[in-house]
Amino acid sequence: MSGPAQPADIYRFEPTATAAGLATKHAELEPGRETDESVTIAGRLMLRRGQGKLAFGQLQDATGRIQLFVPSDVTPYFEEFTALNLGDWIGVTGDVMTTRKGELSVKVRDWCVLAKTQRQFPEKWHGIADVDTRYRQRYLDLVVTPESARTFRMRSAMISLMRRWLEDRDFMEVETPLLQPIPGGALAKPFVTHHNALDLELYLRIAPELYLKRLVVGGFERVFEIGRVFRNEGLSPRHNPEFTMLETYAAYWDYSDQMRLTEDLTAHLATELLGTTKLAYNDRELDLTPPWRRATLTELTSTAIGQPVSIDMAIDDLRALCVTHGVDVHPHYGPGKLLLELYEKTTEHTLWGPVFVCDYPKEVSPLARDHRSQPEMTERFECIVAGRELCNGYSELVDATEQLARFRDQAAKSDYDDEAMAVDADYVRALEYGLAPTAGLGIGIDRLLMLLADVSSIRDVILFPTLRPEQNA
RNA sequence: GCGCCUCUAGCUCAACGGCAGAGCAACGGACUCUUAAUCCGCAGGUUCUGGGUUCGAAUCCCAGGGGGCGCACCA
Repeated sequence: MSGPAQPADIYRFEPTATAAGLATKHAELEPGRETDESVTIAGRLMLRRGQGKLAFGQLQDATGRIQLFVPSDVTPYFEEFTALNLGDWIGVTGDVMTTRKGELSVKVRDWCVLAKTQRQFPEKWHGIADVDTRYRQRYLDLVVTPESARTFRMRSAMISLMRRWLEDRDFMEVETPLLQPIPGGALAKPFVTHHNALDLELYLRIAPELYLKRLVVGGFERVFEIGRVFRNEGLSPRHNPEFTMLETYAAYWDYSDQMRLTEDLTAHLATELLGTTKLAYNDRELDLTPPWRRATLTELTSTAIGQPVSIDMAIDDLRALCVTHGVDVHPHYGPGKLLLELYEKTTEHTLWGPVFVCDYPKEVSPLARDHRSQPEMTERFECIVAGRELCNGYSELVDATEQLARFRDQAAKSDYDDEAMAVDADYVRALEYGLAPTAGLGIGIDRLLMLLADVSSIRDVILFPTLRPEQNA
């Protein structure tokens, strides 16, 4: 039998070089030079140009592309080589050289077929324009859309950098339950599931918060978790039902310390990944250089609507203001909820940021500690960047009695608010054993990456976003 | 869940009430320095699905499906 080695016979292959590695090593090689450096390289054939008794190819591996130089008097099975389909995986061995025009190439002395594609590849120049195809067939998107592959490599690098940065500051990575009997730590609708052996309703976590603070009670003074959370809510360019959060908790800290952590960590990531903290997002300048602006929710809202508001103004006046600005007011809204709604309706989307919006009403912050000087408010912040929430943090509520009261307050709302929290008695018990002053932070990893990678849909930073199943796949 | 837009060859796109087409890919051929190579040839279709209007529908209308964006919910 004659021909190159075929996939059926190849179980293992050992490349000795990569496209990017060769490009770096031979950046100085002048046009028309041949070396005696023999390399073995593997990847997908993405372009092929026949030239009679000479052929050229572009091989794409995990690091980039390199040209293959294929003369019929050097390369065995020349006919078979020119019959390859775009998208086939091949392995080649040959000498590093440059063409007369100076293109770095590998002159193929031997080659084999590692995998044949049975489907035609998308158009080599335009790639895939249909985003539905890109999301459903991400494997194909990654091959033919360089920006997409770049974004997901950046995601991996970003998470790795985060881990290292936190570990360098004595934060310890932990894992807490995804299946929770009482979904807590955020105001959101959970996914429900069932455990057969225990005959128990369980919920996919909406946040790891309450478990992480239990660990601080346990003496793990600085912890973090990077993991998936699930919220049973609508999809949008900024929402996917499962997304990734970083949460950190540090004993002895207050919310100012967490704000500093947020800006320092983000600036570090931007510097490492992009080489700068001054980026462009959606064609608009975005300067992440610390320190970031700090302003209170109350003053930002007052500025936005052009008149002073506060949580202690007469509730009827606050209600009237909300109605004026188009907020859908419910009768059970207290002043805190009204103020928050007014802020979200009129102010949040106008903040390009980055800005730390500080001091949220107690009514809407059931896990945050009372503000040290402002009654009815808590020491809580959200960071707004490009008009949307990037993170949420606070000085943690450490008083068990107060926490139980806040939980009961929440539970009382469950009749009309399906996002209200349930009472978590064990969490209260944990607090009864004593929680040192502590501050916590949650950052949406996907949204952070959207900023750094300059993409406007969350589906561009999640490898396999949630989609309706195909009907006739 | 509601509103607007969209769906044509493997891919990227034309045709916009009058014979469904091009480029790339695929297939056959020419070419020993190409760069999205070029040239010649050939093949490729349930125009998302189902109804309707019309002499005639990819095109107009209705219903359904997929997707995008906006609103609402939220991070």
